[in-house]
Amino acid sequence: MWSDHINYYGDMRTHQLVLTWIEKQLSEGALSVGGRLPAERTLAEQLGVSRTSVREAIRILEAMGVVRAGVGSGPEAGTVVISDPTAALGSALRLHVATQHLPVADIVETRVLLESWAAARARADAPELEQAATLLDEMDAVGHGSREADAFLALDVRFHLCLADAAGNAVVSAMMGSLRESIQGYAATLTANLPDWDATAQRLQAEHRGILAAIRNDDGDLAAKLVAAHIEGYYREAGVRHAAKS
Amino acid sequence: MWSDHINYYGDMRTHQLVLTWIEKQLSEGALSVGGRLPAERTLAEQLGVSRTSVREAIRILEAMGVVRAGVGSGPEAGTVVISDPTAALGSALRLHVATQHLPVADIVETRVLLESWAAARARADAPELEQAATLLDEMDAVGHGSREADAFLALDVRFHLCLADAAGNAVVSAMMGSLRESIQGYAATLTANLPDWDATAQRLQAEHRGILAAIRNDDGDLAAKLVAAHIEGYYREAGVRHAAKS
DNA sequence: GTCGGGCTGTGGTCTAACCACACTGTAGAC
DNA sequence: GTCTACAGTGTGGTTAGACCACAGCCCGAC
Repeated sequence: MWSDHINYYGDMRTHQLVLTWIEKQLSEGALSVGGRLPAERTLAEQLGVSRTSVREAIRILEAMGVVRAGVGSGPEAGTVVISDPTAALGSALRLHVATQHLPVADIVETRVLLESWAAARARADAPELEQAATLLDEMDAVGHGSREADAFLALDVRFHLCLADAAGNAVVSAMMGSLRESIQGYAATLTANLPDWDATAQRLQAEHRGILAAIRNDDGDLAAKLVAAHIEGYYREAGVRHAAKS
Repeated sequence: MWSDHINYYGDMRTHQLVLTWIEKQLSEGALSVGGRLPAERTLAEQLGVSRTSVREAIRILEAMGVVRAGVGSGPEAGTVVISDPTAALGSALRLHVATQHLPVADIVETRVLLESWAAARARADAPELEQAATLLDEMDAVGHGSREADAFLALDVRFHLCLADAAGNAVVSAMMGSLRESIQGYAATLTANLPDWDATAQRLQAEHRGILAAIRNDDGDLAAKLVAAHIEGYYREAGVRHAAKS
C-alpha cells in the first residue's frame, strides 16, 4: 500500500509527514483558502497514521495561522484553511522575546524600518488612507484619562496597519503587524511611564495627521521621516533607549 | 488544588494552558535558552492535564523554534530551550506562500528592503565581514557546471546572512533568513532559467566583492544601492517580474 | 406549520499501553 | 585492574480506543 511512500520519507516524524502532505496539497491548489481539510479521523486513515499525529500537524498549522479548527457541524465547523501570517509571525516573535534572545530595541528598530518604507511607498490614492483618516477621528473621540489609553492605542495600532497596507506589500504588512503584536503587552505598560497622557495623545494625533497629509501629497520622503520620528519619539518619551546602540 | 487556576483560564484550550505556563516560565527567567523542560509526563502531572495536551504545546514550540526535542537520555536528550526565530518565521512564510496569499514578488521586495538597510547599517569593522570574505573565496573554489550551482547558492545564502548579521539587528537577521528560506525551493529552480550559469556566477561574485568593499569603506549608501541592484538583477535575469507592480 | 428531541459528524481530551533510543551502572570475562 | 557486554532507566514517538461537548440536521409528535 503506502508503505513504499512511507519509506521514502524515512526518518521523518509522523506529524511531519502529515504536514508535508498538507503543504503539498496547498502548493498544488488541491487545498486553498476557504477550503476544508478532511476530518481528522479520515485524514488519519488516509495517511495511515494515528489521529494523534494528524492533530499535532494541525496544531502546528493552527499556530502558523494556516488553518482554523471549529467544533460542531455546519459551514463554520471543521478545519478550514485560512491565511493569517500575522498570527504566526507575531506569536513566534513574542515567544522569542520571552526568551530574551530578541531584544525589544531590535524590534522597535525594525518597526521603524518597515513603517518608514511603507510610508514612503504608500500610494496617495490608496483606499486604506480613507480608513486611516476615520480611525484618527475615532481616536479624537475617545475620552481622556488613562483608562481610555488602551482604546486609543488599539486604534493607533489599526491606523499604523492601514498605512502599511497602503504600501501594497503583504509581507511587510504581516511583519509589521506581528512586530506590533509581539510587543503589545510591553507597549501597554509604557503608557504608565508617561508624565501626561493627554498631552502625549494630542501630540501623537498631530503627528498622525502630518504623516497622513504627507502621504496624500505624494511626499514619500517626508512621510518616512515623520513616521520614524513619530515612533522613535514615542518610545523615547516612554523611557525605552532603543536607538542608543553605541 | 489547581482548579481555581484552571477556572481562571476558563475557555482556554488545554494545550494553550500549557503554552501559557511555559511562556510564563520563559518570561520570568525560570526557563532560559539551554535549559530543559520537565519531562512530558512530569509536566502533564504538574499541570493536571494529559500528556497529549503537553505534547501539542511542545509541538507548537518546536515549530516556533523555541525548543528542540531529543529522545534518549543524557545532555542531548529531553526537551531543551533553544532560540531559532528564523525557523519559525521561515516555515510560516513558506506555508503562506504555499497558500498563494503571500506573493513571491512581495517576498523579494521585502528582502531587498531588509538587505539594503542591513548593508547601509553594517559596521565596516564587523567581524562577520571576515567570514563573508571567506565565503566568497569558497564560492570561487566551487567547480563549474549546473551540478555545482547548488553548492554556490548555499554559500551565497550564508554570505548574505553574514552581511545581515553585520548590521547587528537580530530581528532583521531572522527575518532575512526566513525570507530566504521560504523561497529557497523556488530560487533553486530559477537557475534552470539562466542561459549561462558560469557567466552569471562570475557576475554575482563581482557584485558580492563590490558590496563587501563598499561596506568596508563605510560607504553605506553605495552598499545599499549595490545590494538592491544585485538582488533585483538576479531575479530579473532568472525571469521573475517582481518589481513590475504597475 | 411548529416544536422538540434524537442522530450524526466534528474537534477536544484523556488513558494506557507499547516502541526506539541513548545513556548508566553493574556483573562478568580476561 | 581493565575492559566488555548487557540489563536497567528515563526520555520522546506513536498508537488505539474511549468519552465529551458542540452544532447542525432530520424526523416525528403535536
